[in-house]
Amino acid sequence: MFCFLFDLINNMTPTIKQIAKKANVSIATVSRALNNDVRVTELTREKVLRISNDLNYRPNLVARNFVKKTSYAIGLILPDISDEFFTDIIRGVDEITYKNGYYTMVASSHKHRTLADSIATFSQTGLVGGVILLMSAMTDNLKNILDQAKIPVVLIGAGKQERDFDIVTIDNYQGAFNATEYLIKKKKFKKIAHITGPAENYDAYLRKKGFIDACKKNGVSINKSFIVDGNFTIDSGYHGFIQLYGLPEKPEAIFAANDMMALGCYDAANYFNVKIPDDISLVGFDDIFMSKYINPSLTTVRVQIEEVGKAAATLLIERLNSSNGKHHSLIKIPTELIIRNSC
Amino acid sequence: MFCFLFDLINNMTPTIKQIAKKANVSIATVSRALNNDVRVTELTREKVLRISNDLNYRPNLVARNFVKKTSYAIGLILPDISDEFFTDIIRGVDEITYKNGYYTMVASSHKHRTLADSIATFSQTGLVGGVILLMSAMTDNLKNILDQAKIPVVLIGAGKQERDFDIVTIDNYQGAFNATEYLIKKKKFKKIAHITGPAENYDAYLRKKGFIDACKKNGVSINKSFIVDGNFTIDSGYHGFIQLYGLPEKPEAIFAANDMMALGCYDAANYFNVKIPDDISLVGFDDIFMSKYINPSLTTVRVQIEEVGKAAATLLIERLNSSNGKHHSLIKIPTELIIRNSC
DNA sequence: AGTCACAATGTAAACGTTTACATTGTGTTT
DNA sequence: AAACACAATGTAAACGTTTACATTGTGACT
Repeated sequence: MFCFLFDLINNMTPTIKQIAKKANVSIATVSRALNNDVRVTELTREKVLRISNDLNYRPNLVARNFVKKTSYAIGLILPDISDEFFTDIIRGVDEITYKNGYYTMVASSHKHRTLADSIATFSQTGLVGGVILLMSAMTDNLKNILDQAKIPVVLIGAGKQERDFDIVTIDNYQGAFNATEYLIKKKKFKKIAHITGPAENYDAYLRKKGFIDACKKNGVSINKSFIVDGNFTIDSGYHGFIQLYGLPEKPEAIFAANDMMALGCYDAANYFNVKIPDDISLVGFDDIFMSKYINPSLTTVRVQIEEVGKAAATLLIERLNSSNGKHHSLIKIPTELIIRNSC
Repeated sequence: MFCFLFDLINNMTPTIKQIAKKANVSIATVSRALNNDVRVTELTREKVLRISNDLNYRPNLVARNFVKKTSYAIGLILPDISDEFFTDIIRGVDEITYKNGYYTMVASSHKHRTLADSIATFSQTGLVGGVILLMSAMTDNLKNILDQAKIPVVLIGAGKQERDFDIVTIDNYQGAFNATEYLIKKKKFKKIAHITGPAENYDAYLRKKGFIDACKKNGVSINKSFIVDGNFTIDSGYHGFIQLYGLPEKPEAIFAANDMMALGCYDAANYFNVKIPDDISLVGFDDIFMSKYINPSLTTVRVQIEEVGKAAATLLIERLNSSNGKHHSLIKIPTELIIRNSC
């Protein structure tokens, strides 16, 4: 009779116990009804569902996780650098986790928290069931840390692509290969230069390899002086351009290992009054935000970075759902050549 | 005697119960020792700590949250657009939450998850104690949703700055005011134009207001035709520039309400062979990544966007720790004029 | 010596859910 | 009609921690 009054007074969030009382069944039945257990008649299920709806019931996930000993959350560890693409990765990860009823917990590494820290807490507190780690480089130290993790880990990034881990990466090799073939086959260039990324960077290594292989395959000889070292910064692109354009035999096109260095090339070209694409063509890699807007807009290799996040999350959740030790995966997300006006 | 054997066999993560057994004390004492409760002698505390260290014990946070009924996590809800600054906000939030022993859970809004959805789950499942919401605009709908939230919410973004919510925002007004005064006082310009943001955008409104007030205060008359409407896109900056430069009396300087529109101005200036800063000066707002690299580099208003995240997290955690209903805060993060070469 | 105050520790309940096991009831098989 | 199978539901334990309350022990005061 005075139930409604009780409801008004007691505004605490409803539990299955309350539902059970209202429905005149045990909490076990309520739990089963809510979890679509077959061992409950359609009649009681309906009753329970109706009441739980009326009460606007939501299961206490903390309690559920506690008893089930699996937290329906995954950890996403970001490195301590900033990057335009992180948001997209987060978005991709979150979309998949959400679809699967999981939650995403982020942890940035920063001056107060080391990577080891993040992994350790995530791995042992029960807060998350698995971890996605955006890594800048695979070091021995990192390897040690990962070996001690008690929960599945999926890595995003190149690293040396060892078979000991689940890794999702962009297809650096194919992207570079395609871009180079585009310059050779579509644009008929024979003299193509490459500004590389940092020597120790595996993304950079693969892009260089893709470039070289595409040249070889298509019978384009690679002038040694046409490969100059960069380090992914605007500045190194600037100087790379100058170095290349100062050669007695100038290249017809430059493939920069990333867009930032391509932007550096724009600056240098501008400074020396070299016209892009009339005097020299330019291709980048990454399709950063600016590439579309710079003048002339930059032909580059786009990475569907959100897909990287999605793939990593999908892989991790697979691991969590079937804890069998299937050998590790290496997923390469395909790239796409975005043709604009710099060639 | 054979403890070590037992340890080897039983590799499950240690609990206080195991520590208690080893230390020959009750679990209550262990709990107290670990939580720095004064009611435990230094001797036992040391013993417990040593053992828990030996066992590499980490408290099961799910269990702790469960019993304490406060999840030491906060939710961070991102809108469905992408933005260069999100990563910094996440980083700022995470740094503060980490320092305070909290965790950060992200949820992007996207096609599968509405904002209402995110708030509802976060607010009722016990997963998080509070929410930080990055909002693009304050709508009636949003207001309704927020009213129903049962946990503290801190908003990031301008919106109309109503007193019903805790809001952290950048100081649009002061930033625009300072930039304009810089043009007037330091650069001695008398003819200054402004390209505005979208009419319905409150950030844009405040920037315009700051511009106008700075002009008024310093006796600079505002030619009506010097204020042209933009919408924060490169394109609208491009056209804004053309419109302004087509005037019989050209402005000496343009204050664009954001950097993207300033970039549009660069393009237009380039196209019409107008030299920046010789022929016309330019100031932007935001200090996006590119502004430093464009040529000439752009003088602009920098927002310490990480501070926004930090302030929001700090405010939220304050709310969580002292649940008194102190009236709401409006925190404005100061901006900084970055003087480069476009003036 | 008896009482008291208080410090250190122990006991056990509580949190909300899931789930193994127990119980009841119903219809079917012999 | 007795035995059985099985479906529906109930009972209670379990998860790991915190914490109110109970107990014990110790030294200081009367």
